[in-house]
Order: sequence, then C-alpha cells, then structure tokens
Amino acid sequence: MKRIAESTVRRLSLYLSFLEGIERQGLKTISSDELARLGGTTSAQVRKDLSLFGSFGKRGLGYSVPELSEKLREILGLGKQWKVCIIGAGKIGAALARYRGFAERGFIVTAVYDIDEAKIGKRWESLTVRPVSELEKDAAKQDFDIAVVATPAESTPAVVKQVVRAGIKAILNFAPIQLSVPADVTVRTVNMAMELEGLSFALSNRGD
Amino acid sequence: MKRIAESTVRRLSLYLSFLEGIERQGLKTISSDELARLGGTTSAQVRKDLSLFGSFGKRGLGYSVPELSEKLREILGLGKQWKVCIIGAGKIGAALARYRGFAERGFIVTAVYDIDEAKIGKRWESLTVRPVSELEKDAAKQDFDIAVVATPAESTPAVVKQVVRAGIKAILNFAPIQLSVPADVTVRTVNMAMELEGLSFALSNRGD
DNA sequence: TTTAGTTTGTGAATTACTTCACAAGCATGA
DNA sequence: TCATGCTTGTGAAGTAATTCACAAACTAAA
Repeated sequence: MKRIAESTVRRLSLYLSFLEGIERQGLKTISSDELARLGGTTSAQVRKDLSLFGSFGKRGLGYSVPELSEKLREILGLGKQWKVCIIGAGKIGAALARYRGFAERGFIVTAVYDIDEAKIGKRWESLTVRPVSELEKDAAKQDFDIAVVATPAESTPAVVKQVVRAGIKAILNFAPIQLSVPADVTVRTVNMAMELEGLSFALSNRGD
Repeated sequence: MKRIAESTVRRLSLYLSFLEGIERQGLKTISSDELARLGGTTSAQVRKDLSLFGSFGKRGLGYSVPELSEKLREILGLGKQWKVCIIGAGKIGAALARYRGFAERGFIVTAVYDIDEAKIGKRWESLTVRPVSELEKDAAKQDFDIAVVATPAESTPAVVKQVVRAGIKAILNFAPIQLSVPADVTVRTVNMAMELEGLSFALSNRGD
C-alpha cells in the first residue's frame, strides 16, 4: 500500500469521532460534503482520504454511518487491544493512566517504570513502579506495543534507548525534546511549549 | 510578510529549544547542518525556515547561538507576556496552571472559568473559579490573549462561542472536538485520542 | 595577499498534498 | 422502463512544502 500521510491519518481520526456522534443521533447515512463541513475541509478531501483504503460509499446516497465507522476503526487498528507501558511515574503519566478514553479505545496500561529510586517499588494507579533497567527483560515476556514517555528532558534520551532496545515500535512522547529512533519506530510528540509558541507566533504576527 | 506554514513555526520552536540547550553548554556558533541533525531534518530546510525572516548567519561560520536564539524568541513573540484564562477547572486545567514552563515562557494564567455551579466561587490554584457567563464582561477589563479550553466535549461549542464573543484571538483546545471559529482566531488542538489512533494506525499498517 | 576550506542564502527542481471537475452509479418518481 | 437529481471515486490540474545545487561570503592559515 502507498505511504499514508500523517495529515490523512489525523483526518481519519476526526471523521471517526464525527461518525460516532452521528451514530448516537441515529442518522443512517452521511455525505462527504457533510463530513467535510464538520471537519473544516472539503468534500473532495474526504473522498480522497477514504479512497486510499477502498470505496465505501454509494453514489447518490453517501456513506452508511455504521459501516464507515467500522471501516475506519479497522483502518486505524482500533478494536485490537494494545499493551501500553508508561515510563515516568509523574503527573502526566498518572493523568494518562486514569484517562478513560485511553482504555475505551483499547489501550491497556499494564506497567509503569521510573528511574527514580524513591519511586521504584511504590504502588501507583494500581500498578507497582518498576525500574527502567528492567524494561527490556519485562518486554520479552509482556510484549508491549506502545511506550508512553513522560520523563524529564534530561533523562529522556537514555530512557528512549531502553525503549528501542526492548523492541517497542510506537512511542507517545511528552518530553519536550526531539527523540532519535530507528525508522521502524513511530513517534508522536505532544509538546505543550511548542503549541503555546505557535499561538504566541500567531498573536505576534497578526495582519502581516 | 508571506504566510508562514504551521510546520515551519513548529520547527522554529524546536530550533529554539536546541539553541537554549547549546547556549547552556557554552557553544558560540552552530551550523544549519548541526541544527538539522538535532531536529531530524535537512540543513536546507533549516536555512529556508530562517530565511523567511531574514538572514541571521555568517557564511563559512554558521549562526551565532545567542543571536539566533534571540531572533527566534522575537519571531515567536516570546519575551512578551500573554494573559491566559483557563476554561474548565478540571484536571487538565490544573496541570497546566501548575506547569512551570507555562509561566517561564511568559504565559500568565490570570483567571479560571467553569460552567459547573458546584465549582464556581471555589478557590482553585490560587484563583477563584468564575462562571463562563462572565467571561465576556471580564475580558473587556482584563484583555485576555489566550484561552485554554479544557471542557468536556458536550459543553465546548457553547464555551468557544463565549470565548470568540469575548474577542480572544488564540485558543489552546484540549476538548476532543473540532472547533469552529472565525478566520482571525488561531486554534491549536491537543487531542490525545488522535495521537493514540495515529500510533495504532502505524502499528497496524507496518510493512505495507 | 592569496588560497583552501566552510557554510550561508536562494532560485530551480522535485515531491507531496489538495482541489477541481466530471463520468459513472444509484435512488426515486413518473 | 426511463428520466431526473444526487453523490461518489478518481485522473488531471493546481498549490504548497521540501530538497537540490551552487554562487557568494566569510575564516584561517600560509
């Protein structure tokens, strides 16, 4: 299959969230045009995005809401269960571990790690904090799919090295630094400072 | 000035964070090539990004680290102080209000709002929770620059309408929905579900 | 001063993404 | 059954972002 752009995947997520709302309202079909209006894009964009994966609509009618939802869930790999470990037993990690949407979408947090001696061995959100040095060994048994990296900037490169060595292929990164990983590891970074600076830029350069 | 792509602004933020690290290490100059390596991009990209705003380097030498940092801070509008209000006195809001990087970069939280009667009037992170219905009136006096929207999906559209009416031109959105705002309002959305789904997609479609 | 070695800044070329525009398919009603 | 009206799926066209490639500018050393 052709390489899919990250922007496309983000839009698919967005479409799915709309469809779930619409499904709850009981509507049976939706056109690319309505979907586009909800997502702030164009109907051609919607159709193009979907056409990368097949043809799911009926000409003259639109898309069946439950059918398209199901297809999108399949495309996005939801419905499977993903084993997640959280690295960094701090506030962000805790917020995520408690976040309902996490479990709802099949992301199951099965372990938590830290490098801080003071935290290791403590109970944390119904798990026991383990040392990062054990990650590789644990991963051989548990087979984690995703690592959430929520460590301070300084310790993050070392932590990420362990994650990669443990064979984990997907990282959700909250550390405010750029991760360097092999090409077969996917990283999504959530960086508040960067978002704020984006807003600051927009405010500073209005009307240019 | 020409329209600047969001991806460019994100990279500028990234470059700045590297420069700050390098400045602490005491290095005086850096080449586009080194910056590119740190940021996982190409030297041509770095030079192109910077050239949109002027020419800051010296041929044969590279960029002066303190000088380029300063320029980037200027471009990104840091150094100014931005007045921020948080809407939604929940966990995300609290985490942000306490987040040090927030204040360090000049984002000052001066008020918090909610629609939940039970929360209104309560103390919260050294502020008192006010009703969203008062936002427009308050904004006339306080002149907020940025609104952080951290409300449940259902109540978000109404909240955003108030924010827009209050004349606030930048929104950091944590609600898992698409905001509809006039063109002169800038929105950055942080949506965990979308990031997770991106990872899920990558894991499901490896090797295609 | 001259030469060798770097590195920038930037048009041109390339690649990626989005939008256009329309034939083809389906539903509905006559 | 046929005509009308809608909406999809998709090549082609257009726009945007990235990378190439090289002249120009600077440093440092001889």
